[in-house]
Amino acid sequence: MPDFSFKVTGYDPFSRARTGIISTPHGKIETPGFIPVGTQATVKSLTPKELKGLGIPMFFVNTYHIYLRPGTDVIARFGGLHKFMGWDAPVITDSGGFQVFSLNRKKYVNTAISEFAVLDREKFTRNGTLKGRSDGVFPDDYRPVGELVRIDRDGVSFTSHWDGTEHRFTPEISMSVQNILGSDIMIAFDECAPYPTTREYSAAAVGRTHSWLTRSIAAWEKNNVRRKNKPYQALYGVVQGSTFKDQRIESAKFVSAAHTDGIAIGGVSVGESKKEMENVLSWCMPNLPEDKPRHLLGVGEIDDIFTLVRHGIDTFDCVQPTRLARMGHLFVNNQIIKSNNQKQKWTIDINKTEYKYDTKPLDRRCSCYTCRNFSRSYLHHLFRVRELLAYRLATIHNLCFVTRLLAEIRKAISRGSLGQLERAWLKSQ
RNA sequence: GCUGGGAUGGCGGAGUGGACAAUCGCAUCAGUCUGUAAAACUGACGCCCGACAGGGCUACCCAGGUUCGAAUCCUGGUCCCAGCA
Repeated sequence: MPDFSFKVTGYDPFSRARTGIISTPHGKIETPGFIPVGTQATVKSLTPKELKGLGIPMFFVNTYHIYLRPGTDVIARFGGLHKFMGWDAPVITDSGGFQVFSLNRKKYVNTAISEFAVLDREKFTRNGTLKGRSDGVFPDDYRPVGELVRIDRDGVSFTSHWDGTEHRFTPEISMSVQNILGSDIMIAFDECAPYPTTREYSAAAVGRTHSWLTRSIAAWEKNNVRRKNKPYQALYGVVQGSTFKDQRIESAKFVSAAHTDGIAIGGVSVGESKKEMENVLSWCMPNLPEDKPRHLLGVGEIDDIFTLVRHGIDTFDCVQPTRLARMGHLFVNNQIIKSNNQKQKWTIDINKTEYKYDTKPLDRRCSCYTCRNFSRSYLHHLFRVRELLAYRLATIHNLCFVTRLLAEIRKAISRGSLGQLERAWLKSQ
């Protein structure tokens, strides 16, 4: 049975970029490849058939979310996510490690009113964060509550964001849940530290991540023995270390030495600058083995894509294309728009009134279903009235856009013209 | 025609003597979004000056009036709605 393999098929002569093919029991992934996120066992708004039509090779499902809803007992009845979702191509599952970060944001409540009071609207955003206080300072009457995450040496306790029930994740639990999910690629349970953080905290998080990797591997090996006739599940270890060079290098070496099928880099795109993120890559990548695939967790803005490919990343996942699509921010080729802060953008906001009478397609050069059949005016209308089709057409377009960019990148690497392609796309200033 | 109710910012709709340039929702405008607590969130939203603090002007149907002070009370109009003729 074809287990899991990775073959490098070409190198860019001017950078660390490379092309390759990842083989899994459910199919192959050409690299560098973009992996869209389908947190709740669906890439929001699209069918598996549509995803395949867009050339999506694999998508990313979140173990934490599926564990909570619908629950592993449901997935077990289907023998795994593939059958449950009606998707027969590869699936990668996250470990729940990112929720250690994302669910850990502080919320506040006025204790003078009530322990669990509805948040004071004057002082709080609807998300429960304090208005105008990104520094975390809050008045005496207020104390942080609803921290949904408590981390200890052994694992992490979560309060469900759905119903407030308590749950515990450890490396063993994460592995066993992912085992039931039956993903082709699993991610070892890790801790994604917040940014900014102290050198000391980050070191502790790296320590936990490493010890959890060792435990993840042990659990994984046991599970693989038990699985017998079931498809092989690959495991990726996660490199952490925030923006500290020595910690990143140490972590890269540790994870590289571990017995895994691939390596993921985590703890980036959590608030640090793009320059810092590139630094992290430059510290990690030279310390990773050539023969294992490398995944970058949670990165994928257009300019980032070139950065990560140049540094030798093979796959990466990101919510950006699908989330922006649902917000009406649609990728447009060769149209460079600068926002107020002079940051380069590749999207137009179809909600803007300027598109009301725009009978042109979104992107004349795009051959996706959306661009072939609909005008900007129609898309503008669908978004303004919040019709469901808006999200579908937008997601189709944005995913098509990114997928096509990656195809161009693979071609450019094999031709040795990646640098030119990047310059053409990032003709900034 | 009589009786009762009502007219508030682009719209809906609070407020019923000072904390009101006026809660809130919608709409509008601007911004944010990177392993998705996200079909989300944040901010602005009468006019003018100001980077901010703040200041000035005009405002709650119209016209008078009471009051230190009126969107709020009184008088007279105009218009709208409901019931009865």
